Amino acid sequence: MPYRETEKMRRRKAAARQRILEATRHCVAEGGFGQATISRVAREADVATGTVYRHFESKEALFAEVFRQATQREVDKVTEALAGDEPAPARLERALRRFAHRALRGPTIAWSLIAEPVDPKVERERLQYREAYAFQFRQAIDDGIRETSLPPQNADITATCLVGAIAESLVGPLAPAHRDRYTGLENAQQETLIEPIIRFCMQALTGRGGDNERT
Amino acid sequence: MPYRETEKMRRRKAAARQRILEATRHCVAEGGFGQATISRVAREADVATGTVYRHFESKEALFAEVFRQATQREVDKVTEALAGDEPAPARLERALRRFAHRALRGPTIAWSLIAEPVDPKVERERLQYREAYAFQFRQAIDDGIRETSLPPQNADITATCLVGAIAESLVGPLAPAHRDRYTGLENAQQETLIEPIIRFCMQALTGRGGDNERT
DNA sequence: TAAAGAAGTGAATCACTATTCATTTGTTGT
DNA sequence: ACAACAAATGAATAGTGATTCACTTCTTTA
Repeated sequence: MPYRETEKMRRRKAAARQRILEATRHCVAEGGFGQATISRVAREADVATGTVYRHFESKEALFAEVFRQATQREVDKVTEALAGDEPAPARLERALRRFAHRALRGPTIAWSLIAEPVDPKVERERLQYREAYAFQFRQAIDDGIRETSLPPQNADITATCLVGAIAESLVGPLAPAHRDRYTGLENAQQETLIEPIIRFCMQALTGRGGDNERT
Repeated sequence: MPYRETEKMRRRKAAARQRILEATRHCVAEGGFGQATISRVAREADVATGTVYRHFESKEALFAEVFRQATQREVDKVTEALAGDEPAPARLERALRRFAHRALRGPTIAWSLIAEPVDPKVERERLQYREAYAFQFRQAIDDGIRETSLPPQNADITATCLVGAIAESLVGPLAPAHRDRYTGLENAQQETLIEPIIRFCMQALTGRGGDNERT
């Protein structure tokens, strides 16, 4: 019985897998999925290209996993922002703001997650996660309708539209060409962008403006 | 003076170029840009692959041209729907409806124009055209603000959000996996989708529901 | 320390298409 | 009909990067 998988090996493998994921994340954060090649990832993770394939079925599978993890983190933030027992509109506004702020803080990765052209397998993840966002919003909207802090509406569609509105309004600023304009910590610059977006969303939701309602 | 380009030849070349564009359009309408290869296009246009390169710099250039033409047609429809001297909200609602209806009528091509992953050169066209839509909407919104049929707002951002909202809410239904569900001429099915989208958009714009306001 | 087997390696291979270019075919004006 | 040139052809080439696999190295147990 000369060899059997031992705890030590299991840990080592897990560590390698982790390092590969890490390296991929890093490559993507650097230059998007487009710049992340297997050989670059392998180099970064300090393993041979072949090793990557010991841990992941294919490039697409690896990328999909990274996409999934990165997006899940964002979805969690939104979920977090939606929690609480304030009225639904306040919670929704907070979530939308958080989404936008986080995107502008990490524009390269945000762009990869929201809008970068990617392989079909990864694109499928994207669609699923867009649904995940919408699902979170939908629940809050349903809450709001139930508690009458929001008017009756098709929560499903409203949620999808919210996702579209906020994503689209960030695509421009996050695009490689424009990104720098908002990347500087010029907070005021960011607010000028974010406020009207929030206003749009809140008005669509409630029929009123957001926080800073005017007349 | 044994050869000089003659009218006949000029026409013949133009015709070939046209046939190639036509064939590309057809391939794209069939299976999206992803399925459209030069050799397939050439076969369809009944020319040799090399001939394609007599008429277009590169595959991307050809695809960008096709994208441009197809999208321009859609933008024109929106422009058309936005024309007239009714109040801005009515014009905007008509334009949004037309956009959605046309997309559902030709779901494959609509999906290619709105959401299919494409080469960077083509993606650049897409961004530009999204801006073109937003620009059309923006003008109408500005009209509305001026004539007080719309409340004051950042027309630029509102327009972008509208584009995002309507695009996103169509991406799901247009995706290859779902497409068939709305493709059948089940008009009622389509309306169930479109009405809430319009409602969302109009409420964001005006603070009120659209045509079919309730209570 | 040896044998059995797993994990790691990375150069070679494969797959896929866009693109090229030597050759063929077509056109024009004398 | 011919010279001069353009256009069309499509098999061959080229570039890219994912994937494989024969081989090496490491782990485990006896």
